Amino acid sequence: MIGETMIEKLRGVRDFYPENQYGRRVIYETLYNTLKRFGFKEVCTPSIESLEMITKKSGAGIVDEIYAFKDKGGRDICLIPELTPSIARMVVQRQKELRKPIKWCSFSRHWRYERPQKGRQREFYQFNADILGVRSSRSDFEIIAAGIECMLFLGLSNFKFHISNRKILESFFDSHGIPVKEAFTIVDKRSKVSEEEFKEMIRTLGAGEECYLQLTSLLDISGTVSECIPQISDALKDTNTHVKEALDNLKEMGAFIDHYGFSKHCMIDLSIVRGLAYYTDMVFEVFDKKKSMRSLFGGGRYDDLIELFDGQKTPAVGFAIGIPMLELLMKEEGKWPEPDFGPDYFIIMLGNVEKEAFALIKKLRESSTVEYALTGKNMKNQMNEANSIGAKNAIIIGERDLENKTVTVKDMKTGTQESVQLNKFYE
RNA sequence: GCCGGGGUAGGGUAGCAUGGUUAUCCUAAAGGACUGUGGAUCCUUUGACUCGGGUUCAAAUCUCGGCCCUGGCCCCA
Repeated sequence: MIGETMIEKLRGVRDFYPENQYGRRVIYETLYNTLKRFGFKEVCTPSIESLEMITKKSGAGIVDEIYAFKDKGGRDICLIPELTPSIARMVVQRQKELRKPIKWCSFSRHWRYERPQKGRQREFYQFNADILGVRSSRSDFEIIAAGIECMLFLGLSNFKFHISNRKILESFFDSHGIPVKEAFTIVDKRSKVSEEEFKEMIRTLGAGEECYLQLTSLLDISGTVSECIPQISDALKDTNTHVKEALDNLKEMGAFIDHYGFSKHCMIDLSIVRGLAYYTDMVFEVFDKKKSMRSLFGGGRYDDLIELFDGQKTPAVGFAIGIPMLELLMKEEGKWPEPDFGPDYFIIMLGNVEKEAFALIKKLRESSTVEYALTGKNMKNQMNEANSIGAKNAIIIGERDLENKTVTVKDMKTGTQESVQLNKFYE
């Protein structure tokens, strides 16, 4: 009885009934098959990890935001809030034997103890892809290309990859003596506040009028990656080696994107900083073109993380796609896969014909979906069941037919039926 | 953690302002009318006021709190 606490669903989790799970299955397979074309191999990580591993990356404050608890042995553990630490651990464990580049992808389930919102649940699913062990514009591009192909293979075209390189703003703020971390937080908020508020916020960090103007001219640069490089160069007064490297990186990526024919899916957007995360260089976020929703997914380069887990210096680049946001967009665009659960055949048995019927069912199941009534029913009710579950054909096996070694095959859509020799099915 | 909107059978709803019989209608599900031919129709059955306290002769209705859903803030790995 609903109302008993025992069987109520917990907050922020979802059940997936067949008609909804079907679409998720299609998404999983599409994403996996897409990444496979790029040479990614699938891995799977545990759902629980030591709490220390998570705090090592994100700090002790994260404990309030995740499912952390003591197991029966008194160990501090948690349900994983993200995949990357586990991936890092897997890489470090086999550091020596893994051939670089490592290209891994993974479906994973994650948990965060936070207030549920649109597209944000306490338990959620992600698809991740990472390239580890190389630092190059090619690998940055490859991740982006894989992300774009994922969207395209899902039937989506109404999206845009906003690409940046954190080193550019990092150096910019550095050279003006502005604390980078705080500045990034403000840049990240720019789209949420008025321009006046933004100006005021950035001013409190010590930015003068000239600095503000220069910053906004950088942030407002918009266009394909290739065509924006000169604009960025112009907008930056001084360029140090970090900036030069970042510009080269964007320039090369821009060229690759053009060659690959993906320029219409990409644009420069230096306001993308990806929060305060562990990203070091190239970063990107994907939005629907109207930008009506929060970002669909994002990623970037994180060259220092593996080292943090006591590994050798291992550069890495990757992305994470949140399945809930994909689901929302696909439903909005009418691209959500609708299932057709109707079997190819529904076997109707009349009288004592189970010997022949089950032999036929097994034969047909070699290449078709076949169902039959699991409770004894009369003709009418069996036909009714065939109809209501959406069977394409009904095969009537009755004592009367079997005298002539035939069965009756009925097309459920047109209603036409014909007598077929039983041995036809075994040829 | 903060601010707002919600919660009536499995799904969708009426009723709530102004408290008052057995809580409305549609749909779905199960069974039957119907023993070798489905989608129709008819009949039957199952099935709800989110939970708890308060006010009252009387609460789905007024009130307080919890839980859950939902939009946003904070946060976003």
